[in-house]
Amino acid sequence: MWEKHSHKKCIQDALGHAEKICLERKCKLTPIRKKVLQLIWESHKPIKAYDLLAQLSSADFIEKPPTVYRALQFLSGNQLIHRIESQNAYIGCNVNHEGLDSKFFICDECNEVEELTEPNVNKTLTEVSKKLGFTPSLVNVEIHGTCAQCTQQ
Amino acid sequence: MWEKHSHKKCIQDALGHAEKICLERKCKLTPIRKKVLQLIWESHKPIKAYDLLAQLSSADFIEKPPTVYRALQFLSGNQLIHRIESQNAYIGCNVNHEGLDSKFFICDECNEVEELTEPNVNKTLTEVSKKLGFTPSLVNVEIHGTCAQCTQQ
DNA sequence: TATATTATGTTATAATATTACATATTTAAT
DNA sequence: ATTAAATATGTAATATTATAACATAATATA
Repeated sequence: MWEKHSHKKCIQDALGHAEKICLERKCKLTPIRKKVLQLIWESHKPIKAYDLLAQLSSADFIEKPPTVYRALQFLSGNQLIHRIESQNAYIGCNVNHEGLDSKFFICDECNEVEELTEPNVNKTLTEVSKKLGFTPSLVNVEIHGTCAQCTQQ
Repeated sequence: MWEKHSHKKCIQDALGHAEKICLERKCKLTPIRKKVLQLIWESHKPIKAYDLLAQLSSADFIEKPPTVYRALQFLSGNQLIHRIESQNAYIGCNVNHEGLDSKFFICDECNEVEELTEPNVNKTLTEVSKKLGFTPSLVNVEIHGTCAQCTQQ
């Protein structure tokens, strides 16, 4: 996977995309925010706030919790990352979100996470919501299991 | 809602159901576990571990974190409660689970949570999983928004 | 330039959860 | 019934995750 995937390019793309988004939205991808986003993408798996903190501190940034949590808040507010709730961890987002819904396939063997857009799930959930008279503002789907790679092994 | 709903009965039903399940599964609903389950149902909304702790301690039980977390582990392991991941909180389960999937509609106004079984969502997610070669072991869906009641107001 | 807004620095502490080990209780085997 | 094994609970300590509160700095706007 690593040959095909070109992880360096993937990080660069993500950072570039983030710059573009922030320009559009007139918000600022400051050095700290950018560094945090970069570290998250370098991890390529869900990474914890305090691990980010440790990596920041060994990279000449100030290493206090609020620093990281503020960056995480900014980034997730702009859907540049997501919080994997079942892991208290954060992962980069490479999906073009139409709504505020996220769906993750989380492999409990290798810890890789794949984010998906799946219109049918949205459609069904929207229908159910309507039936309930419920107005959704945010949908989070976390599916744990074993990925294709790990199943074969 | 409270007149129609008969909350006392709802708690009793839940505890009775738990007793039955534990008999079937040959596991034990010990006094602590039962008390924790009862407190969770009395809350009727997601309740936090340390709030349970506080309530236990004012009810002649030993009030140390492991006590509560062990009970929570037992109860959620038997799907008698669920953890609402986005809130670090726990809620009673009144759904007859066929699989290991849960779906919650969480009202951010009144904090009521409704758990649903919705075969179509499962079906779609199963299809997507198959396409990915992913073998799911656990599915958690958390939908935040505003419930019917709160929308009207 | 003055003012308001946004972002960061810093200390302290709150909230959530687990480890590790001791003791007690229950179950199963002899 | 007695011992051994398995399960459940008691307890202290600590790890992990996150926020509050207030000061300062940088940036945008009037």
